[in-house]
Amino acid sequence: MSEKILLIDGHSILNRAFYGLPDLTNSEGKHTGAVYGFLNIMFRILEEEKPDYLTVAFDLHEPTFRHKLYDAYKGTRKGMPPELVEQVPLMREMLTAMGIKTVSMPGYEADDLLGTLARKSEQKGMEVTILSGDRDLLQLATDKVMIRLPKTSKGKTTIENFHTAEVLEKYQVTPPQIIELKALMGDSSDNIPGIPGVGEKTATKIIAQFGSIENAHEHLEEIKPNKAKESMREHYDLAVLSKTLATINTESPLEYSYEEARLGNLYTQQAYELCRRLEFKNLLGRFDAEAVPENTIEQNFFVCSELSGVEALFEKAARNSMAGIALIADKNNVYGLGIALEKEEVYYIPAEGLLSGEYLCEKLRKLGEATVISAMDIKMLLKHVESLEPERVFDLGIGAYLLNPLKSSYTYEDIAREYIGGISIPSREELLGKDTYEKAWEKSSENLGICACYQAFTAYAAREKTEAELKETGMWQVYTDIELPLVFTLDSMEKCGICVKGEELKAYGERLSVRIRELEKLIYEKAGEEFNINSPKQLGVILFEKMGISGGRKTKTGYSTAADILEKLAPEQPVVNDILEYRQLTKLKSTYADGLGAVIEEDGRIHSTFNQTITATGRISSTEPNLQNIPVRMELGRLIRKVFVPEDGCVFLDADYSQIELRVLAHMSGDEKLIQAYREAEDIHRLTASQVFHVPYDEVTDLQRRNAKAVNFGIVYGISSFGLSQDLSITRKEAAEYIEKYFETYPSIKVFLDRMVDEGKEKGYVSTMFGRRRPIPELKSGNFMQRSFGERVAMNSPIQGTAADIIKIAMNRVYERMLREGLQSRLVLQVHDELLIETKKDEVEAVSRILEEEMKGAARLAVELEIDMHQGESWYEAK
DNA sequence: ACGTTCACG
DNA sequence: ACGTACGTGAACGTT
Repeated sequence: MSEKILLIDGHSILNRAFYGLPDLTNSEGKHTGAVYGFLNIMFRILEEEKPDYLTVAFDLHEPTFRHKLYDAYKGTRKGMPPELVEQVPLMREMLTAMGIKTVSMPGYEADDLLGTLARKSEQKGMEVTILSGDRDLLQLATDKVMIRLPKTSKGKTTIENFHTAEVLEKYQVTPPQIIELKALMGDSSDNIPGIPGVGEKTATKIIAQFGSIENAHEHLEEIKPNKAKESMREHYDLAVLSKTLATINTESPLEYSYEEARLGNLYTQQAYELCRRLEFKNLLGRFDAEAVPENTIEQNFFVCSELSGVEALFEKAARNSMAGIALIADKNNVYGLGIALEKEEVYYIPAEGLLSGEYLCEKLRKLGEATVISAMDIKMLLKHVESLEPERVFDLGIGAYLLNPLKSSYTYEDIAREYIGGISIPSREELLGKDTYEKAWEKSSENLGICACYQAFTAYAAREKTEAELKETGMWQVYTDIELPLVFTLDSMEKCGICVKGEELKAYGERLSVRIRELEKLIYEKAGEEFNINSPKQLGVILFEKMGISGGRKTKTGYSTAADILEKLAPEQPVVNDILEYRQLTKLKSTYADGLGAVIEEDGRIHSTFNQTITATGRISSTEPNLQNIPVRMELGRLIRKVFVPEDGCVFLDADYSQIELRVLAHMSGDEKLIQAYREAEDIHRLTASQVFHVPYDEVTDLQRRNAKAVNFGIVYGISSFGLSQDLSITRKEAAEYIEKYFETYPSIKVFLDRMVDEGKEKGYVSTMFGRRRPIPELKSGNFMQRSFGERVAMNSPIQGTAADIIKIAMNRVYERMLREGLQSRLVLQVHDELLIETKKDEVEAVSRILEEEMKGAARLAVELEIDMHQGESWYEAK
């Protein structure tokens, strides 16, 4: 069996990965997507081919001979975007760390080196594989040299393979004749001009007939299409030049040692470190345990499992000014406790025997009275430990979130790396795999204790820098005055939950089922067959192919069947209306009727989780279930709110801010006209319409008001004429005119939005009134789409974020004041601009006053904050 | 695991 | 020429 060598066209694959993948960055903002993509495809090929040798070839940056030739002829090469340029050294560093041979040479392109190595290896009797994104390399294919070209179609990467036979089949010419083809048809991606007027078809015909451009030129008169003949006559020099450009030099004087290229262990310590630094988390799993470096912190973890020792430990902890705490627990059970008293003094106490979970939590409660408890997630701690105080806790998760709200999760190992001088420690996933704490506990995994210790260590050691950075960035106030108190407010809401009438929910679901079955029958009849209506793929085929509705593709995977598309395409098709109704009802059934029913707990209530570290703008999110997207716009869906009821002796009080975002905009922009508008008018959209369209307030038509309202929304979202045109079903030109008129009416708003974008570009982030930041790396992107997105985000985030800050402040004040006044009413829900309070009947007046005062008084703006408040026997009634 | 759709602000 | 409104989460089908 002959040996195998894999040759990779470095820049070409990196380039492909860069454009094929979204612009990944690690938490420091370093661009890493191309490197990641490169590694993925490389690993895939390595697993398939299992070569003995591996080499990656790179171009050097100086112009090569072949390009000089062309540059002299015309123009220059296209530059790479800086996001890609900065990844080239990173890529080489990674390959070096993996012990992979890389080659490059002044005056030669990667192509030339690949060609040279391919020929040389073939002569040695090896099987050669070249991985590249460049079809130019097909000229190198033989029976022993396979060219592999990755292709992305429909979001999936497939690889096309070419030996001589496949080249012949696909291009009707031999691999060396690929050069001749290119000489005629050119290649814009390689800056090969070719000759004008000759494309793929003609070029193939000519080369198939004559074999080479020289021969074709000799038989000029025989060239078939007249156009090609004349072009050849006139531009033969271009063809010759193109041929030179397209020819890969297979005899470059490259010094090369096969031994250096022999494939060894890629999973080295250095590679591990680098993957960690770049945050290629799912590559880390590939590394063997030996490659995982020794821990860079001094290991001093102690297991403490005797009562006397634990008592002593807590006494010692109480004398400390701070303790790092990792309570290993889920919602219901406590499995153990990690405590860090010093960086080098970390303990683990498994919860068993006398040292029960309850015992440990009681100890923690006491400790919390004496010292500051620093932990990754204080709200989780509050589920098990009563009566901690904001003054004596530090929430690292929230600190890390404020410092960078863009991350999808806040794990202790990331926080350790960022806020404890770049150290790397094993993650929970590395220690426990995908096991939950409960599973690891059952397995009596020793790693559970280690995990607890690392987490406690992090909670202890990362506090200082996290706190310092919050202060440096001006976010300390946001942390102490808004987020930290909110932990307690949300904890109370979660514990309280909201009462849901399970029986009625079930009955509602059954009513839906009846109609759903009717609709199914109707749809199958009209379609002439049974199929899965919930499958966009099958539905697309039925509608657009079988029923012949015209309209185009939209998505990568097929036809779009989204409601707005269907409505536009075939409003008169009765089946379309059935499908839309079917969709609506199945959504209500599965997500709400069934979904909510499944999460009602024994107390008859739903205890959603309110997450404080998810959104980029500072809003809260709600999960398991999401209570922030319960239907309201359509009556049928809105009925679900009837099953959300107050407990006996209570009513619901619901208060929502009136257009808080627009009011925030009025304040932040200082636009006098908008501020004035709010001072005089009941109906801001009507007044906007009157000012924008220059008609008296009382003569504004419904259409004008609707348009003005859409523009008001659009402004808040970071307006674009396209978005507005979609929303209003008008042309972009009309939309642009509306926007222009709007900005003429409220000039300071335009100034403000422009300022946000400029500020975002200059600083890399934008801020709310209270100092909360949102980084916007997209603003620096070379990609128009991404950059435009960044611009809209820069306009929207300060507004949405400030509104989020305000309602958080209001929530805290409402919560604290109800406690302080000894009321028994409870805050149960927040839906971005709305608070729902389960109010004791004799406290209605007091709570109304509190809501009114605290919500309106949460911030002093240039316009009043107004609220709408209602009372009811269900959420439906109270809204 | 990912994309599509759709519910909310 | 590109192909978008901002921010979420859940269910489902497809890979």
